[in-house]
This record gives sequence, structure tokens and C-alpha cells, in this order.
Amino acid sequence: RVTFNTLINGFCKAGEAPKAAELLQKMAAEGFEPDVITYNTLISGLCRKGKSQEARRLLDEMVARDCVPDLVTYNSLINVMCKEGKVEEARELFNELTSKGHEPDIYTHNIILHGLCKCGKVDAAAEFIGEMLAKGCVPDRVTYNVLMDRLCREGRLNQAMQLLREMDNKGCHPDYITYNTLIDGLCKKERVQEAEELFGEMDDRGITATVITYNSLIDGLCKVGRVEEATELIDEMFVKGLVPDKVTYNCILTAFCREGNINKATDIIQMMIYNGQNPDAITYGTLINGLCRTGRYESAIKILRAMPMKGMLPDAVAYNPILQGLCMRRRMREAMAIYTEMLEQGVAPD
RNA sequence: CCUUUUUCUUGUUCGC
Repeated sequence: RVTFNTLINGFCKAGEAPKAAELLQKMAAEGFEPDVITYNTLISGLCRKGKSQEARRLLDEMVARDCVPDLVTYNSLINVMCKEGKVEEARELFNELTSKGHEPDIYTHNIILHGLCKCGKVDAAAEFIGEMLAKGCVPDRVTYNVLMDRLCREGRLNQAMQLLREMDNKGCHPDYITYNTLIDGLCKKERVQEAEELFGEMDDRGITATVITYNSLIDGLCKVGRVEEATELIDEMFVKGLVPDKVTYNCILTAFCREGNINKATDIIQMMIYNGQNPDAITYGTLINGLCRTGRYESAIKILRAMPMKGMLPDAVAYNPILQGLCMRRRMREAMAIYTEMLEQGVAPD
């Protein structure tokens, strides 16, 4: 049974929920009863793919088979409710937990807190922390990370930085996500120099930078016009054994496209392919925008039409710059033709 | 540490 559970988990992590569900059938066929861990694994896997309906169906199935949902099951469900923006519903389930015989744990609290933060209910979040503390539920790294992320997004960077120091004082030491969150927050506010200082501090403390750390810094450097240095960080990543991903190249690509430097833009795309990272929908969307900014609508449309052949569906973001550019130049006939094409391709306008 | 749940990064949106 552990073997099956492990395999099911593997498929879920690889984003292959259907194969995982198949294994559930096989497992039963071989005479192994799925247990609560099997169901939890599948439910969280489905939740991660946003298939909350299927997840609920599995919950019913597990109950029908006399497999009692545990706190992990409920945490997954509460999480998917939050991800769908149904925080109120999530809180109801949270409140019902006790009557179901489970005390919400630190995971449950962090999930709700994150849900509240993400939909901007800062006051409710603050109140929730109060409840949490009153119950003797001690904030952990994740709690701090969630809070700091929210503070950063609200531009309250100094408060976020204070929390960083508070963590150390309370013996709840920051991890790479803490630093990634702050570095990104600083970069987004164009406080790149402070971000670089934190990057150094991270290194001093022996907290290893990740691809995401570099991506945040690279994006920050690009946004303040330090594209040259951003590009050099790619080399530094390789030196440290980190593999730049699509996001890394997309950040640099955005900078070149904003500059209207289509030559360098195509160079970076070549480099990404050479380094084993295939362009994604964002890469194309970025390039299309760059082409439009430089008036090259025909090229942009060509790229757009080539996307399906690469197995990618253009989205509204890929179409919008073309429409916008044509509209601004009063080329409405062409704009409407593209709009029609968009609808024909089944792309929803936004 | 080693079967399951929470936190971090990239593209579009007029003129002045």
C-alpha cells in the first residue's frame, strides 16, 4: 500500500493527476484498500490542479468507503476553497472542524491566514492572528512568510523588514522563502540596492539562494535599467550550479522588449532554447508585445499564429498588444479581423 | 529527511 501511495504521490507531484487516479483503480484491483493517505494524496493533487469538484467527489468516495477524513484532508479542502477565493466558506469549514473532532493546527491557520491576505482582508487577517495567538497556536516561519509577503505587496516594506528581525529575536529563523519574499518585495518597489544587501546577508547566513531568488533580483535589475548586470547573474547562476529557468530568461526578454531591442530579444530566446528551456506562452506574449511596440504588427501576428504549432494556445494577453497597437493607429479594420480570429480560436477576450 | 496538507519569481491595458 505504501508503494502505491508513493507512486500516486509521484504522479500528483508531476502534475499527472489522471494517471494517479488510474493507479487508485489498479490498487483496488490488486486487493489493496486505499487508506486515508491515499485519498489525501489524490485530493491535494487534484486541488493543486484546481480540480476542486473532483476533489470533493473523492471526499464523498472516501467517506462512502468508511475511510474517515483527517485533519490533512480538511486542510487540503480548506486550501482549495481559499485558492478559489471562497475564504468565507473556508472559514466556515474551519469553524466546523472542532465539532468534527479535529483541532485546527498550524497548517490550518496558515492556510486561512494566507487566504485572507491574498484577497486583501488585512484587518480580518490581523484579527485572525489574534485568535491564533489566544489559542496558543504559535506562529511559525510560514506564518511570518505569509505576513511579510502581504506587507510587501501593500508597500509596507519597512514593516516587513521589522518582521525579519522579529523572527530572529523569537528564535523562528528565516529561511530562503523569507528572503525570497523580501528580495522580491524590495525589487518590485525598485529598491534593488537593499535587495542586493539582503542577498548578501542571505549568503552570509548560509541560506542558499535559489532560482527564484535570482529571478527576483534579475527582474528587479531589469526594471531599473540594469539589464547588463541582470544578464551577468545568469552566468553566476551556472557557476553556483543553479539552472536558469523560463522565468529567468523571460525577465531579461521583457527588458529588451521594453527597450524595443528586438535583436537582443531574439538573442535571449535563442540562448534560452540553447540552454534547454523552451519558450512558453509568456515568452511569446512578451515578444509579441515588443514587436508591437516597434510597430511590427505583421511579425507579431506571425508569431501569434505560430504558437498553436508549438503546442501553445495564445491567450488574451498575447492578442491584446496587437489589438491595442492597431487601434491606436486607427487600423480598425485589421483590429476587428484579429478580434474575429481570436474568437474563432476560442480565446476569451478579457 | 525520506507515503499525504500551508508561504516566494516572469508577459498585455490610451493621452496629458
